[in-house]
Amino acid sequence: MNTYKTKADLFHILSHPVRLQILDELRKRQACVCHLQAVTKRPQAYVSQQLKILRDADLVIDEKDGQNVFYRLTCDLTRELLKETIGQAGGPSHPEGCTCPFCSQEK
Amino acid sequence: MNTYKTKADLFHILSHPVRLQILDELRKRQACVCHLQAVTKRPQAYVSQQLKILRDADLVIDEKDGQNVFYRLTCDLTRELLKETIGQAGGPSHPEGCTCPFCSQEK
DNA sequence: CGCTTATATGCAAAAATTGATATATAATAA
DNA sequence: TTATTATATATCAATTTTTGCATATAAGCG
Repeated sequence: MNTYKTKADLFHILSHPVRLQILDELRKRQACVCHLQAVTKRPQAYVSQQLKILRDADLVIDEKDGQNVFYRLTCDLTRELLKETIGQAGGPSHPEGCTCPFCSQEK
Repeated sequence: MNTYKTKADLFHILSHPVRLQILDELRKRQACVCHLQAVTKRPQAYVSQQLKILRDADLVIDEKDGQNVFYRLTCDLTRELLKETIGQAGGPSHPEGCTCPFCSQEK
């Protein structure tokens, strides 16, 4: 179905600062939960909750690798909407205190 | 300011089926409240309240003409976002039972 | 076990929705 | 002209529903 409700639901997912920040970060590259924790400076449970919402809406997909779970964007529409509102995606970030594979390796 | 909060607030305005429908209709051409009432099939007070929200967010602007108040879109970003999600704007609609100037004249 | 991630529960705050009422303009009768 | 009625729109108040976020706990992997 392609109702206004459906479209509104998508916008609803995006209408949250932390979810938006998470999506913006994932737009740069995939990331594990602890990385997103460091980026958003929020408790782990909180980040996981938001990720569940994004997962349920099929905006992100998760893939387990050892003890880490990596998330990435699934949908091009999301990228377009982020581009329209936030602008071009930035480069990978290395937030203070993140010990994820990417951050340890590249810093 | 250009924080995630600011962007999220915009998405929040859009995250509502009736507001979305109103914006989609205004994208075709300006419209008075009674027209939007007929299009959305909602009580007048309800439509007015949604219009107030859209006004406060500077997404629409109102102009009084006699007893009618005409609303139109103000913002190009809104048009872009609607286009990305809903697609191209359709032609003017003439909902059943609307007695607004446009609908009376053209039908 | 320690580390990372996911889920469950609770509650205050905010938002959606509905109903009643107020205001302003126009049309019409006296 | 004034008084009255109808129409269009806005605002207020009350209620229900949803969200945001914290705390506690569970589950899976090395």
